[in-house]
Amino acid sequence: MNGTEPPRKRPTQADVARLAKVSPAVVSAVVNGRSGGGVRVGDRTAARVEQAIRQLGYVPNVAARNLAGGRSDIIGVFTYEALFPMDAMSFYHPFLMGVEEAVEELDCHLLLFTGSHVDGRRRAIYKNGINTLQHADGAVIVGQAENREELTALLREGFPAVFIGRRELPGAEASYAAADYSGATRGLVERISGLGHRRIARLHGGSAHESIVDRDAGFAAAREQLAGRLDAADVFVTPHSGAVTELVPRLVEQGYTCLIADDCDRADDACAAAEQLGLSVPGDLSVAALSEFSLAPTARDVTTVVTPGREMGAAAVRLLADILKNPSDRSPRRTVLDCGLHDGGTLAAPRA
Amino acid sequence: MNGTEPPRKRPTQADVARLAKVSPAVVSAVVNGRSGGGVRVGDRTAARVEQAIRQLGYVPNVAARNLAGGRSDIIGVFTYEALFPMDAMSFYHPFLMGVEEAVEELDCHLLLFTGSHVDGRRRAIYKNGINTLQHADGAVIVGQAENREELTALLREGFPAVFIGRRELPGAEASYAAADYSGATRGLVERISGLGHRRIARLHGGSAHESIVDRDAGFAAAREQLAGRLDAADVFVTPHSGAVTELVPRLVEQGYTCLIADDCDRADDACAAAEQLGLSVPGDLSVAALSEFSLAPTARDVTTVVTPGREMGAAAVRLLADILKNPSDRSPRRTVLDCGLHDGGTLAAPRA
DNA sequence: CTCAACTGATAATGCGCGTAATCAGATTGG
DNA sequence: CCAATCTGATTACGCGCATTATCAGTTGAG
Repeated sequence: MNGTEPPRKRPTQADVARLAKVSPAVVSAVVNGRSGGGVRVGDRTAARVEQAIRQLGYVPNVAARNLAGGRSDIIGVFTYEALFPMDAMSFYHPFLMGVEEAVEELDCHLLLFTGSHVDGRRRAIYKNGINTLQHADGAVIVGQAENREELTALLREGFPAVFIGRRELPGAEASYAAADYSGATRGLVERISGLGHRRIARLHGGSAHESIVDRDAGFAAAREQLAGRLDAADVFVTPHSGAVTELVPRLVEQGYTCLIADDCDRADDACAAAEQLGLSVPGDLSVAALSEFSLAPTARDVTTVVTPGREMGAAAVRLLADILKNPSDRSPRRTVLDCGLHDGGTLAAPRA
Repeated sequence: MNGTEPPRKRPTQADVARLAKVSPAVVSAVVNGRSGGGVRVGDRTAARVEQAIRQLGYVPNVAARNLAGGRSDIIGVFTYEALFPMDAMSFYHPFLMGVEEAVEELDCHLLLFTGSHVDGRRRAIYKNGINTLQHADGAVIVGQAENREELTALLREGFPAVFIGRRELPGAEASYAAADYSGATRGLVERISGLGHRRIARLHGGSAHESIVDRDAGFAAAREQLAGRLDAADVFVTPHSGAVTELVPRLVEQGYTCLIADDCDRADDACAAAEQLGLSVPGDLSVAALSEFSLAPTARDVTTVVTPGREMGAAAVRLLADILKNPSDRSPRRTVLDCGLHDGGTLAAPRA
């Protein structure tokens, strides 16, 4: 209770051993359920040791344990951006939910790599040469912005890592828990076609991220498959909100009756542009989105593909667990999950 | 690239030393900026070592480092409940934002103790005798539900911990970053009195948590201070939503013109009850809350005291950093932050 | 020419723990 | 009565690194 005691060193196994008049090995055995190693302990001595442990307030040192044993029971989550700011949160939250859930089931702790920036605000996995992810037994990696070289290096190093979302890295096979964006896109187009639309336009954000490439593939597949029942299924690149606003009138003029946007922000923009023209959504023009994400809360309840974020997070952790349990199998682990569809009010049959 | 190589052991300092034809100590020095310890390294050898490091892909082992050095640059966050589920999130999010922010500034990582449940779902700090928080250099503790005995034990052990929110633990002086609920409550009552209200009722949730006790104190202080300008300032215990609904008509009948609830949920209930009676809020009855938290999204925009969550989180981490930097000073660190006030639409002057 | 001071490196040790190898004594069976 | 077995415990060692003490060689001052 004195304000300035010497920073009291924590008691060690040896201290306990001394007090209990046994060897350190016995203490170790008692602490670890005295059954595993080659050391056996009688009930009487075990009791004495436990007494000593209580008396000294002994608590094993985790670092030492890791060093000797091998694993830390910590699973990491790495992101290149901060996790909790409001805008990022809406994106990361579903994943985190799943991750926490699965990590908890594994009885592991969850480490967020917030201390990994090199210069300025940019986060990095390798910090002056050392792999900071190592604090954990393995890591789940989420996010859009990335340093692909670093990620490749990480995989080559053999560090147990699983991505949330598909990743293709040169010269390394990544493990991941992904969403079937391709299938979802195809499904959405089929549904739109089924409603009677014959001229569909896709408003493409211009990204070449795997998640977008998958959607591209799904769109292309649908177009091919529905060739006879579609008059047009075209892709227009709209890098920013303004481009959408400009493009919509032209598309309407050209007879497109349904617009598919990459995300809800863009879809919202499209709706706004349509209403600007005096058109009603979905009466005169249908709009749908391929992803529910949006930075700003969108004004409309857009019909959109929904990413199974929670499931992806949980799946990623489970894949990681498998890697950790079976490290000799170096093959990539992959899970692909179905997307959902949120029925908003922006998609309907075209006007007769 | 073969699918089943032997789980390739990671190269160690010794491996590097061998390859570079130097002693392990030199490698250590090079890795750690070769300036600190008593070991000096020439430029030529340093280059050779770095070359070897690259060639082997050497990466220092964190556990060993911790063991030898002392700290892990990990700061923990402990909560008794899961962090990311939707309902919990609205409560924890502001704190986490602040924590992440401050931890990032310290260049530390953030560990969430998800693997700390003993039996069933309940989380615990001590897991069969061992303090799981140890993985971190210190920990920030947040949340309502708690095991006070455990927390006391933690402090007695001398583990560096800082609470978010005031805590009084028997036989131990806790460090914390708290909000000035007392002052905020007094301020709110003053304001209400200033608007002309003379009969004020407080709907008390019945909790004896420090955060509530503080509000009690503030309320009592205001009552005393405003004795001459108040006809009544009474406290009514309403443990659940139903109790509020039942109580409100009686209070109205007794001439209370302003109700202060512990949180927004209860405030919302009170508004509903008033409207049920045909009264308008705030026309006929004013309502205010002492905390912005609510489990369900509340229907009304309630005037409420706002907890400085982000600031509390950041402050807690900074206090922890101070403890870690200055471990010989065992005195508790405390910060108390001012609350804000959200001007909703439920508070106005009483009818003339 | 000698002793001090400095540079660049090595050897040795300890951090706290897990565990394999080992050992002393008690029991048992033949 | 002795070898075989089992129980309960000890010793010794290694995990990978940081650090302290130490040492050989070089330089410089007096």
